[in-house]
Amino acid sequence: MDIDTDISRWILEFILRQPLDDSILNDLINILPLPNNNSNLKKALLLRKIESEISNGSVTEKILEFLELIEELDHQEGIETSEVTKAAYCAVAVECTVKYLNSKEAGSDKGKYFEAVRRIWKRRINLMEKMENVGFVCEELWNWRDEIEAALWDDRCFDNVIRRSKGVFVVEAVKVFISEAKERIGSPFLDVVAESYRTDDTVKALFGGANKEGTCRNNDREVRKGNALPRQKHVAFKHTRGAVRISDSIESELEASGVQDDLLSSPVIQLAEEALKLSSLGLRAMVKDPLPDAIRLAETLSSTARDNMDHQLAENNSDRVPHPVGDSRRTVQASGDNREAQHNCHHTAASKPNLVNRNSAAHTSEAYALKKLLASTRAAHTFEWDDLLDEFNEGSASGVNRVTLPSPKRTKLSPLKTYEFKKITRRKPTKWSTLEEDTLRTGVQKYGSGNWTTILGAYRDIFAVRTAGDLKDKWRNMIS
DNA sequence: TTAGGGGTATTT
DNA sequence: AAATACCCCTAA
Repeated sequence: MDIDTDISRWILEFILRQPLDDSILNDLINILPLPNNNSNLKKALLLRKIESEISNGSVTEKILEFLELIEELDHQEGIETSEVTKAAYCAVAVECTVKYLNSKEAGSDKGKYFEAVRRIWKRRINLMEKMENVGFVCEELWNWRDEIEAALWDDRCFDNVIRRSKGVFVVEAVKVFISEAKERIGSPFLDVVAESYRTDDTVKALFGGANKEGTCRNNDREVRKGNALPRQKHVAFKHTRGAVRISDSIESELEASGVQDDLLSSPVIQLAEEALKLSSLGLRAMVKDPLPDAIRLAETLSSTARDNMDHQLAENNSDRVPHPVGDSRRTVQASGDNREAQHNCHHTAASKPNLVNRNSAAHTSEAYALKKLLASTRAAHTFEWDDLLDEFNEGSASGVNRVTLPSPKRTKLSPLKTYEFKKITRRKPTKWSTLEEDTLRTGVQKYGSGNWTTILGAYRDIFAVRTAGDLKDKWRNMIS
């Protein structure tokens, strides 16, 4: 089964909004080819997953990750993180931590609480803080973090956290976020088309009129269905993939049918052709041609890279550089090069793309920087879909009856590209605090130099952002 | 996992 | 320019 990715996208857009069972949805997602260049579709999928998570009235830590992914996509498109989004993220983070306090009476689960604080606030959120200007950063979040961490040893703060958390309506917050996000994504293509068909009298008259005047002998219902806009779009796209402009493709299809006129010249064909031509105009009005956008984006991308270079030469630039994933994906596709991007995702167990790749490093040439941006774009990009789907699959119980189709061959990424990707994900240097240094000293004293993993484990909360290698390197510095 | 070599950005 | 700090890679 070879479904055009555009068609697939419309189907996905549609089914993601249906109240389908997760396992059914899952099967469909596994069957349909995924267009890897559609940010809104990814968001829709993420939203659907969040909805599914909260469907039983509680929240999970997965939602944090989904929110981060959505925020990342938004950010790439220059959409600022809304207050509603921040509030939802904060509420979920709080709830996921505090639920261990509420679960049973009076501190019976303090161990789990401690774990959660470490996992969510000391790692996830601290890491987020390190990445420059992640959209969730806000006063409220920091206030909560302070209180939640203080609650670990201070009973008064402990009570305070419990009291305050009662005022957090997490599911509501998430629901508000979802509806806002859906609003932002806008209607699915099919809805737009259907709506326009329903409300635009001219469009309707065209199709309806054509049918009635025509010598069609099929029953009316059948014909009207056949003439509906989406079907025509399908025709228009059937043989055109990649960078072909929508309007061009429609025209060429029409031309192609025109050429065959003598071969297939019946009144029905002529009528259909007429309708197609007219609907082409309607579609042009409705659907934005992606090519001008792609060109513009390609330009901004290279100028971004240039500006970035200049900035970094001029000053220690710590601004969040617009990550081009969302943008350059179109560039990538426009050059007909998206298959590789779609399939090279098994290369590194590197940290999650949503929180990495936000740092830029100064380099020696603009071309090099641009190349790296693109390389990271692909890598991060492919990660996302796989990430999303893996999560979805593992989250649903449909593993058994899942329809398995031969998966497309994955193209190996060249070592050169892997290298580029690895380089760009370099962590942002974080200065060692005196507490960390002191802890390292005690650790070495206690466990001996060389037992870095042991030391790291013993003071995991203090070395929250360090690796065993960092400890080793730091010790090397300290004793030199 | 660790040690050691190496790279890059920042500080002196 | 040299020294330092931090991070990354890889052989063993």
